[in-house]
Amino acid sequence: MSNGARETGPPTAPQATVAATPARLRNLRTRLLSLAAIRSDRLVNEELTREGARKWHYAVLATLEEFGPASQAELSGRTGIYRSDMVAVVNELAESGLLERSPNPADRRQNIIALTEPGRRRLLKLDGLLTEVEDQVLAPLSEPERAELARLLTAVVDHHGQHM
Amino acid sequence: MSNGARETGPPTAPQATVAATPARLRNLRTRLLSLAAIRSDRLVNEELTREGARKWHYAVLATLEEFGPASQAELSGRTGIYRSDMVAVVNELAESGLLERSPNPADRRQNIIALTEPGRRRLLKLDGLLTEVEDQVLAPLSEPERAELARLLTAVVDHHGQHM
DNA sequence: CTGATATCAGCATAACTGACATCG
DNA sequence: CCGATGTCAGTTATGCTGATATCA
Repeated sequence: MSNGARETGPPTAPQATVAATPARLRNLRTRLLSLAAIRSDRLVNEELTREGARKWHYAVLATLEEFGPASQAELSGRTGIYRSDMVAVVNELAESGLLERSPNPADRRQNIIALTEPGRRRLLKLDGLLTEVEDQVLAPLSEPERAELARLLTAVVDHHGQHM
Repeated sequence: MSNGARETGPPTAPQATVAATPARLRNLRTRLLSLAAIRSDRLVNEELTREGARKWHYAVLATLEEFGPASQAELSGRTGIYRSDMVAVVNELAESGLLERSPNPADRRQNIIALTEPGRRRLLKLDGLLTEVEDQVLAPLSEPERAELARLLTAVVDHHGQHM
């Protein structure tokens, strides 16, 4: 208890002094959602970063595997990533050789994005990784509870469609 | 139905063409969490912005109301807002007269932050507003379901304490 | 002409890090 | 000297907007 070996430097962060949070905040469900998501995202990103990947990479690879070659616009529609952000994602994945971008001869506006073999292998690797992280994030919950959580969250997400 | 009056210009956004999302993404629970939180945050922020407030404002006001006058460090500890970000929040609230910042004579490093009457009124107003938004966010869920969601999220958040 | 595509430039917010002067 | 406090400067990621050249 004397030291703790914090190499973190002097964090401007919320203090170790575990002070109580006001009831108003503790009971705010929208806040709970945010907090849970922040913690979850943090773990997910840490693990992905360790692999040199990011959430968007996974989303694009998964989409290509499941639906086959697609235009960037289609990838955008299926993943929820903005078209303007898709460019960079595809660039990165192409540079790593995980997918191939070629012009569509039938419609010269479009690129055809196709998964490569390394891309497919990478996807499988990330699959495993994400399964582990998910398990880590939901550690305090039983499997039925996890399923219930997923059900409730799905209801919320679906209700507030992809729009607005 | 003929026009729609979209003044939004040409959004780079995910398209109206509701294309299916790959199963891998649909089933990713960490992703579900993110998506739900994004939608929730968006609604919360919209409503707060309409009132000229922000989440952090509410957090600080609520803490002051519940625990009385406090230093910025204490506010930071109770709300989870970084000390470095607390400065701006307190500045804004002080400029609006919702709280008062005065030096602590007993410890000249600290400021004592105290709620004012307008601050208390503002808090009550935001209370109502946030109750409404929460209701809007969780609209598709019954009250027992909302409680269960809160329980599950609390378990997740508590498990991954404020650290890390 | 309309509308879609890829691309680029930018913006606001949020979470977070590092450093520093002041003071106990 | 150590450690806490308030403050400032800055980074990164992300969701989102706007515009533009190209082409169907």
